[in-house]
Amino acid sequence: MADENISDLIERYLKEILAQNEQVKIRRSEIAGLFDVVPSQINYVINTRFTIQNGYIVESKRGGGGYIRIEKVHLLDDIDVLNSLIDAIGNKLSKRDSETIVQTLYNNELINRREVSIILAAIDKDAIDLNSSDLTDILRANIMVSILNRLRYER
Amino acid sequence: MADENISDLIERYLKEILAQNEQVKIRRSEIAGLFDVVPSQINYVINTRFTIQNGYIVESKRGGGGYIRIEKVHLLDDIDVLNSLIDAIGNKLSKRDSETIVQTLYNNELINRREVSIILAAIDKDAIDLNSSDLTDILRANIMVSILNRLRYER
DNA sequence: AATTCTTTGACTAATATTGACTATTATTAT
DNA sequence: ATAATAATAGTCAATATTAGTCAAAGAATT
Repeated sequence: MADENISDLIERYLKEILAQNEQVKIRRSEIAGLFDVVPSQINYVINTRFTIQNGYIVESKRGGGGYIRIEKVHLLDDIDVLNSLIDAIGNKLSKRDSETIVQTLYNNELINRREVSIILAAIDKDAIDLNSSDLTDILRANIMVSILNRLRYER
Repeated sequence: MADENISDLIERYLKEILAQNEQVKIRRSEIAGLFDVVPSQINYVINTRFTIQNGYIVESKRGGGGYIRIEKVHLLDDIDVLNSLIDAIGNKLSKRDSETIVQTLYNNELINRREVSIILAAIDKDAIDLNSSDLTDILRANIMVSILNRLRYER
């Protein structure tokens, strides 16, 4: 949805290829030249947008004939997806990573669009951000209001 | 009406665009420059006039190519139920009351059984209980794991 | 007078871009 | 074979580019 910066354009470019093929193999400097950015920006795009949580495996090789290969992996079954996501979360989870996870759940058809937004509402920053060391009830109230607000509109 | 302060003008400007399009995507500094105000006034306008209660969803992104996107969503007719529930909650909510609310939502066919359990997972005591004044990410991780665990079984 | 709403700006946070330096692999020269 | 060199990709920190927060000052309303 957001394609105003070059990193987003590169991401989209690569994902368009991946929509056709199971994998894409690039020469880093070539893509960098194509979009007129420094080569290391390709690493930035890959590190922020083609993570394992997103369902991508990245392999590379240096030296002559070097390459970066991005492969879209097919996750085995639902339980495996959930287990690996739970493992990946640990005890901290950034907003960005949480959105990636919800996207993965949706891509694997574990949740539908409506459930996506319910979940995003539950973990919305405004819902769970608390400076004061306040009580569980306050937090739960925030989350509940957030979810109720979600239910007020369609799609 | 002696209205028409600058915030009102900005509001009107954005709503005129939204009357034509489903959403509007702006660069904060651009709009600020257009109306000759400091950028943070755009946040003020959005926070006071484009709330979810009014039927607007706002998304943004920082960094190069950053933006603010305002989307108008269609509010459901059942809003009265939701509004009164939100009013009733206030800023605290006990476990018992939260369960009553979820039950009400289900009885009014605003959510289905699956969504009931997703929501209950999101506000589960074990998920949101924290003694230490810890950070948002820890909390979000707890909520997400709780939701994921719920999705592991069917019913 | 008091209260609420608006305006402003200093400070913070998130994300993107760049480039110097490093690491690895392949190729070429000895 | 071994060493030197070339050809790649990786890392990391500095810088740039946005938007967000918050509180104080000012203006409007009650």
